[in-house]
Amino acid sequence: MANTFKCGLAPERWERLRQVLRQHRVVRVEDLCRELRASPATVRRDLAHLEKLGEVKRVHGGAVCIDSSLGEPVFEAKASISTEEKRRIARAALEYIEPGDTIYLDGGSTVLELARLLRDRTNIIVVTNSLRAASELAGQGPRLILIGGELRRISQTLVGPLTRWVLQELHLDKAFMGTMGLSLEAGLTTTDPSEAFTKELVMGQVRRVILLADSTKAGRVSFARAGRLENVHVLITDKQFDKALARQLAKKGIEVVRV
Amino acid sequence: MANTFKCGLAPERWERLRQVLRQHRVVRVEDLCRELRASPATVRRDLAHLEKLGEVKRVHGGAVCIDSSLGEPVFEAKASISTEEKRRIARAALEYIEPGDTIYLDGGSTVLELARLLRDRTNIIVVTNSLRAASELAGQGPRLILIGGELRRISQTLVGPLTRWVLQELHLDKAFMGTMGLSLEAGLTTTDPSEAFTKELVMGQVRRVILLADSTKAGRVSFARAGRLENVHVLITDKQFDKALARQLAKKGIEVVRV
DNA sequence: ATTTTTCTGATTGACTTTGATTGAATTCGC
DNA sequence: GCGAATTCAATCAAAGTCAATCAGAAAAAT
Repeated sequence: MANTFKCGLAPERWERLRQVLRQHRVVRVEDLCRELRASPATVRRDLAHLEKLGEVKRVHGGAVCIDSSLGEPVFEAKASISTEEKRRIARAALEYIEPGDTIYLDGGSTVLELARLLRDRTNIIVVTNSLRAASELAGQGPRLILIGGELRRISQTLVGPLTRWVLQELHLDKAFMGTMGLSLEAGLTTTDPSEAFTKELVMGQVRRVILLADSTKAGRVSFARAGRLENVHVLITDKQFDKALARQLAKKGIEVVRV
Repeated sequence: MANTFKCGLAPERWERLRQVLRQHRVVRVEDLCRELRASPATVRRDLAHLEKLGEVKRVHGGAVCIDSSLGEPVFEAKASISTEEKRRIARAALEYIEPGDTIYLDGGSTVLELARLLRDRTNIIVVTNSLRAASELAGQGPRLILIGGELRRISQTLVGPLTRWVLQELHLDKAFMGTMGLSLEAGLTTTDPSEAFTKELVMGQVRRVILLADSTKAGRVSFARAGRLENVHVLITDKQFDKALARQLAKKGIEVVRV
């Protein structure tokens, strides 16, 4: 039985079902019957269909919204596989944080790992543009400041010209930055210009830049320039990081840590 | 609408259980029965289920929270019970949003309901200081701008002097505000001064202030002044709102909508 | 217009969940 | 350590919910 949809009223009902579901998160069949003016059998069929599409999870008595299409931080956190490398890098970065520091956390999965390790550290101030990092520290943790800005959905970070205004008010001790590409010629690069704009802003404002980048970033060049190597003080990476590149970076005065 | 007090869906109950657990850290079965309106047998079954998921540790008489799975704010947002009143108020507020608007969403549960209804509205720009509202719109939705600031954990909002800098760069058409107290003498009041500071900042910056407040706020006075009644243009509330107060507010030029 | 196909809603028996009961296990007071 | 009180797990009946099937209605195709 192939999926040949004859468009009757069904798609319209699905859309309304989606709407109800988005709003309530969990719905019971009984309520949907009233809401959609359909029989329980039809509602169940619709739910079964949406479940096959991966949009809902059916449970006894109704269904719950699958947040995958919503892209909530929870889902992202689940999806982002925290590799052992990234976690090791993050743990090494912890060593650079001292009591009383005001630190900046950039977007990116490696830095996110670092954020997770900061939940007990109440003697520092964390500044970030990453909604995911903020989520990690939203329940408990150090003082947390978000710089304002427009949400870039794909990275869940706040970017753009607005970020400038809060940043200029703050004095940052250390910034833990991520990057998409790291090369001798192009320096730090990332995919999005407004993301790059904010990164450069931060790096111009902070006393010490600590770059967290796993070995896959070595030699890569992405679209937009996000900073110069001259601004980087420490690079924390893993053992697989290209050795020649590491030596040249060290020669440029960057402290390279491989864990 | 004669909402049947039938037993909720299992996942719903789990979510509330998680919430209680997060708040109290340890819970007794007896208390959960009252809180979840379920029998001891069901509560035990639920606890056994959550234990299998590794979220709680069962002990004699109840259960304790496993810390590692703690502190995800998304759960709180999800768990916040949205009463029918609040949802109705939010739905009424939708009428005030026009294509092209730049609107501000304040913190508070009623406004959060409104945020949930805005996921399809891509023809507006949403500005907010509420991390929960941002979470609702993080996956999909209109352009989203967070004003910067320091996180106030209890309300999950960004507050304080830093909020000023992004706000002054923005031109807002309508602000949907929440409040803790609303009275003729004290105007709008809230519990936290820095929260109040940000609220006043917003209300001074926006063309039209639309207050969403259920009837429990009527006549209440909280700690810090968060705005004058003169700045409020529309009040959307429920049918139970004190009638005398409503009339006096109307006399002051406020459009009072009761849904 | 008729046939074919798809969709809907009702019926039925099977399954799941819930709450009460009862005997076993655990904790607390002495 | 022993007994009383509480709490737990297992079982069962009742209620609710589900999937399968079938007949009729609506739409599409001929």
